[in-house]
Amino acid sequence: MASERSSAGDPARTLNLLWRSSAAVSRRGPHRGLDVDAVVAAATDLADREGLEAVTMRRVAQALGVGAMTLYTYIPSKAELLDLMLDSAYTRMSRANIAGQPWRQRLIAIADENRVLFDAHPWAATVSTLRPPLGPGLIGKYEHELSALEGLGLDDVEMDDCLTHLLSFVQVSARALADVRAARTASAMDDEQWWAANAPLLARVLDERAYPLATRVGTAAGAAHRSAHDPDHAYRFGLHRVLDGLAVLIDRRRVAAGTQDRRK
Amino acid sequence: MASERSSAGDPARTLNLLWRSSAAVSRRGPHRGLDVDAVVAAATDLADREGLEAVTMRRVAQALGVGAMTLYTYIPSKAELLDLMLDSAYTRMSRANIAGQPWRQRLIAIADENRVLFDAHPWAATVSTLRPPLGPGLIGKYEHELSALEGLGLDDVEMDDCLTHLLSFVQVSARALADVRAARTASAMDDEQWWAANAPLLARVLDERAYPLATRVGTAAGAAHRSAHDPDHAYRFGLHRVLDGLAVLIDRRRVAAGTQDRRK
DNA sequence: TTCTTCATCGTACACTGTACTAAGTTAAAG
DNA sequence: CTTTAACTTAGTACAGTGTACGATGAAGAA
Repeated sequence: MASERSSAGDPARTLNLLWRSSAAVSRRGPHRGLDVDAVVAAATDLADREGLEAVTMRRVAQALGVGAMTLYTYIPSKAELLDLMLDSAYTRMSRANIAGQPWRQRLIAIADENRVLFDAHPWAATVSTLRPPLGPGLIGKYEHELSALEGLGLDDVEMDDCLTHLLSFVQVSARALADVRAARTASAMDDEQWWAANAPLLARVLDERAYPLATRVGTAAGAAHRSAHDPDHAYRFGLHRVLDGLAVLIDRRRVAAGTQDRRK
Repeated sequence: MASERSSAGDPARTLNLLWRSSAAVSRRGPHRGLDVDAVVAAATDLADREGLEAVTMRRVAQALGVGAMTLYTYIPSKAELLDLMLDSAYTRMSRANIAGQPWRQRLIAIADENRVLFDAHPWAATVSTLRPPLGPGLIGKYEHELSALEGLGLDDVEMDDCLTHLLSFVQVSARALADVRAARTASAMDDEQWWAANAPLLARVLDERAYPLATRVGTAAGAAHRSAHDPDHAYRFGLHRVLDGLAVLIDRRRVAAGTQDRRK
């Protein structure tokens, strides 16, 4: 299903893990053969190459040459592993210098950075961010992205709202793209093949007079994308709509603030 | 993860199932104790009450008083069962009469209808619609929703783009809401409790000077929503942004078409 | 009545996360 | 130096998953 991240574990321990703020004193037992970063790196590598469903405790352990249960001395459970993978991926994101650019360019840069993230790590788009991993990666990302919305006359809650709205959009797009890839590798049937197989069959069973609009528009859209849905096109189309939508709010706030230059 | 719908089965058989166009002649063996609708209804009921992860072949069969393998005489696999559940839910959606209203009201009605769907069937928001179930439910829904976008000067592909954009937004919102519920029942920890536990701990480990914006805005947003994310608020905020964004495109098309009345 | 077709469903397989337990290793305490 | 306590590493086990396979018996057709 959506995701099995619940992190029912101790929040304090999870945060310590994320910020790597362990006591790190000399311990008593045998020396540890790995560290948290090695586990996270192995799991991320596995997820990148074979998808999130390939990330099982046994397979991660195998990649590291240890037993499955050994991982549990480094992380409390799989949910925390996913948190660490996400925050680590956020940390490694490239952050363009967006100062001085008009706000629309800034937001496009933010959106594209996230799109690149999801392109490199498709699994990242599929995990719930309802309870985000509050680690240095996410916070650094948040700081950077908020800077694109600073100075536009928005109040703090509105800044968060706008950012959430933009990032949600990028995430759905990426999720759709991840689905395309997953479907391709899992079902050995291209999206285009699927549409090519279904469209004529559907045409036979579908009454054009009962569904005139659906037939007309569906045929046009299907022909244009050669599938039921084209995530790449949806991203390009949607991004402009999202920015146009934010522009209405931002212009309103800037007028209210008496700002002259609306372009910045 | 995201969803295990691949429908690698025969497309023709799947479409026949969706449109209930079976041969239905007198068969040879023993009489069938159930029909497809009974299976779909039982699975839907289970998903509504206990979430999609509770929908296992064994539990659906148990609810119907038959053995697990019996289900496979009605449906080819679980993927098709999900398709049938979705299409059936689409069929049962209430469709308001939106003719005569201004387009913005029409689109709000469409969005709300989908929100009601996802409220009654949270699992529906979590399954991938990349390869939608091409049944009478979806087609009827599509026809109805396209009628809200007809006559605005958009071409066919743009109508599909706008609808996809709007519905994607409703779906992310619903997904977030489904995550809230899932987290609540699974982890025995409220979203508010989670935030209350994490916020002070985070404040201790976070350097305000390194992340001034994140601290300021994050604190404000967290205080406003009493959690890291508020799906209800995000829906209300986002819907207006989406409509504003579509308005820019629609107004442009209407101007190009020389239409006088821009409000309709 | 015999033959053929089909619904039903028990068993089995290869998986999952992780609780529990046993064994072995190391540093601190006496 | 010896003892002890803490700790890492794993093997096994459990309750699950979707569904392939095959046995059993029921019912229409010949």
